[in-house]
Amino acid sequence: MSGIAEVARRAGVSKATASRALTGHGYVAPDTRARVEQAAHELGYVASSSASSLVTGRTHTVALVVPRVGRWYFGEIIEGIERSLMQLGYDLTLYVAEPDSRDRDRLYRHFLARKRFDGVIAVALEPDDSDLERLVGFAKPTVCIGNELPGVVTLGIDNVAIGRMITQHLLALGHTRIAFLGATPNDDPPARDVDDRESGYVQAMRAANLEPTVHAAALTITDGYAAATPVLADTDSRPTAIVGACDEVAIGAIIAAQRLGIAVPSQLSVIGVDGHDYAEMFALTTVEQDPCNQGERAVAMLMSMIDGAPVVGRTTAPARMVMRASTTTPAPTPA
Amino acid sequence: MSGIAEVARRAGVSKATASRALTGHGYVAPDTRARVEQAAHELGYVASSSASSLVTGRTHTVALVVPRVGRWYFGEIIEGIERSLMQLGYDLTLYVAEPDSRDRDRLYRHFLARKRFDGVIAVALEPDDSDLERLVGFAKPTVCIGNELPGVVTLGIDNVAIGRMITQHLLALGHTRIAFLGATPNDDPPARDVDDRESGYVQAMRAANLEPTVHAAALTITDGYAAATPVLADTDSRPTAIVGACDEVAIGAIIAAQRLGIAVPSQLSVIGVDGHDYAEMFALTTVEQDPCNQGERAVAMLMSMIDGAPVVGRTTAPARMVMRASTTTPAPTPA
DNA sequence: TTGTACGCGTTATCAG
DNA sequence: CTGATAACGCGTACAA
Repeated sequence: MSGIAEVARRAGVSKATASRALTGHGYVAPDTRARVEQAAHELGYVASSSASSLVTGRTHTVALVVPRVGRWYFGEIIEGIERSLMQLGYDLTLYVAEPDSRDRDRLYRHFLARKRFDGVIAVALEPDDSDLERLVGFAKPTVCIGNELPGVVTLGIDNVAIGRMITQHLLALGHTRIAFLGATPNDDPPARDVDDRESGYVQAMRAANLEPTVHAAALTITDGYAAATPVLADTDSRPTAIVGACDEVAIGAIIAAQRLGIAVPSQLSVIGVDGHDYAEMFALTTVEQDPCNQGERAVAMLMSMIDGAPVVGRTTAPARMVMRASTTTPAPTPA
Repeated sequence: MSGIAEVARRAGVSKATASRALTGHGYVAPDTRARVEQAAHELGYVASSSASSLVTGRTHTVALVVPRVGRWYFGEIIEGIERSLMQLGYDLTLYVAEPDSRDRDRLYRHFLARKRFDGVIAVALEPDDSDLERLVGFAKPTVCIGNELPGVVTLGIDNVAIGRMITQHLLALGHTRIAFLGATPNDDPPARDVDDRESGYVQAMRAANLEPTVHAAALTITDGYAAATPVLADTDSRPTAIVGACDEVAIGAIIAAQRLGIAVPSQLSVIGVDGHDYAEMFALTTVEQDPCNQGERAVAMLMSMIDGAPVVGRTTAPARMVMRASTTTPAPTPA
């Protein structure tokens, strides 16, 4: 049951040698090592990580902080991170807490303060969170995925540029009545990435001398649907194109249009952001990112930092526009 | 920086007293305790969990094994579990691995073998997995969510009964050409819960002297859509009703029907299982379960077990049918 | 009610 | 290349 001592005895060596043989640190004669490994195997020996952590200070664990797990984007990130960590022999401890929530406070004060990890990956952390100071206060390697943060290693797409790009795409097609769907509702937690996309949209509209129109919606298909319905039902002022804050919202808008008998794209163009699993099924033109890969890269960066390499600044993750059938030129206005 | 020793010194007591004061174990004079807590607070002291785990044998961590995180069902379970654990001060370490995958083997051999947890919750574990023996071999409290497993505490809905129930609902409406959509594809990992629903469907069909018709599909909207399309496109043998293995598949079928110009429910009834977030939007008749709550209950059960209470057998989680507009009587057959 | 002293299982140091 | 031995930081009998 217990211990490296038994392994050592069985292999006829000291604990020290057994430890070296099993961890790979320090010189051990090849056949000694074989004997130790054999003994360990026979006994089904597994090192106590509490004990080894106590002395090495390493936990072989990465903490991941996400606001939610249900959304496609977060799910992909989690899977990417977990896959990479598993390969490296690291554990993943998952913390789910919305920004500004009561859980969030407890998370920092209690859970993260225990420092049961060698590094942290935080997704969609909000910059105005006082959390940020606390996070750096832990003095542990940290990587953020999502929005840019001052003084923290960050990885994510350029949301402002993308918001601008997709709006310009619609403008280039000839649309002038373009609405943005999916601004953060007042009582929802802040979401910087979406705000940035909205900024890009506003910039592009202003640059074209058009008035931006923004509608709030939480980032789900159902909320996109619910928010789009009244907007599209108003026959007089109905937009000819919709910029979705993300694919879920855009898909919600497409479904709403279908229900209202509005043809997509002939009567309504819709564009999204993300590259959601469902985008192709709805023929949604979108800007694809690869959150799963971002998770993997975040792990790689974090590992470098854990190994002492200096990693700084922001890395912009790739994103590319994928044209599908949900966007086209606006229908000619009846005179 | 380091240690309870410093706290003790600052409070003018011994390490032992400081420990007792902070953990709450053993007698400590009220004002002594206050002094210690004050000192700990001033120093920002947080106990090293490696050290305390080493001596107590408790990690205050629960391991969670899921096949995937992307599906609604798993996401809800994860959130429910995490919420409960957070309240209890427990960490959640997440392992994502499909049954029968290479990761799965590594998971058991390496990760779970380290026993860095006080208990395990496994979701949709497959009974034929040799994993099962290994799991019980760890001799740690274990709770499974999903399908029943011999000798393991399990929590989940009665999938066979539900499969039967929803099929009977369609039969009672007068349908005779009822297809099951969402059987596990050959090259997919096994999924007992879905197989059980299929069994219930088959039982109900046989009992009504009807021939069951089963189509494979992975449990996503897109796959449900892809699998439903050819089935519905075949005008001659098209079913009048579809039993979805889960709501995602059912919704995929509804979307496929829309695309093909088949009206739901007048020309096609569709029923699902789960109570997915999107069910209401698609007016889907379904049997709701509450995986989030199951996660919470699983944690409660696990905590009892960790505290030494004997918990055994299977608990059937509640599920109830919700009638919506996707099911109705079949259209009269043209003569 | 408090303090002393030991042990948890490893790894790291330092002789040999 | 190997073996003794000292930490690592904490909890807890046991004695006071």
